[in-house]
Amino acid sequence: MAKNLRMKAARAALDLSQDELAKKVKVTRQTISAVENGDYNPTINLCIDICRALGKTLDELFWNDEGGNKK
Amino acid sequence: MAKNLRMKAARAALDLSQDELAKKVKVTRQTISAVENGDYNPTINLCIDICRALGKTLDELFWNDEGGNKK
DNA sequence: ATTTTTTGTAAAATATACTTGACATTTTGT
DNA sequence: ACAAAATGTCAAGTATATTTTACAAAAAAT
Repeated sequence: MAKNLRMKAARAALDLSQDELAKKVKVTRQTISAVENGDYNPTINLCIDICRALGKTLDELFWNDEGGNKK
Repeated sequence: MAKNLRMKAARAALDLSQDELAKKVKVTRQTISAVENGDYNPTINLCIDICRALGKTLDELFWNDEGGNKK
């Protein structure tokens, strides 16, 4: 799976560590790491919580126009 | 949880049954039903597949500005 | 250079998304 | 009114998202 660089960038822009973001979103640091590294397929509610914490929208962080999205 | 009326509407606009959409997205009819009725918290990849099948984006079908989003 | 913080990753356990099969109710077509 | 198609829902099973604990490597700070 592909890394989520937009998310990593948005987090960096707010100067948050993975751990700080994890706490805001009430999830584990490992989960944040896994999402950023594209190691899996998070729940939409988690994505929404991450977006809110980072001041972005779903399209901005999780949508890509280009085809892709293999199983 | 809240029903996803936007999704229901988008599906209706294409004149697709839950079952037809389910097949396009390679998921069960029950799963589509559950998502529309807000009975749970789908995976983002499923949301993306649904969006693609319905010609909409994540923000259009799954994002709401207003607060909300209880656990 | 050496602490301290941040990040990657892994194995085992738990929670929950999703499936399968089945039946009841609602809606649509005739 | 009747039949057919579409939808709601439930229980039991399987797959996988997320947690917990833990350790090693990379980056930042002093």
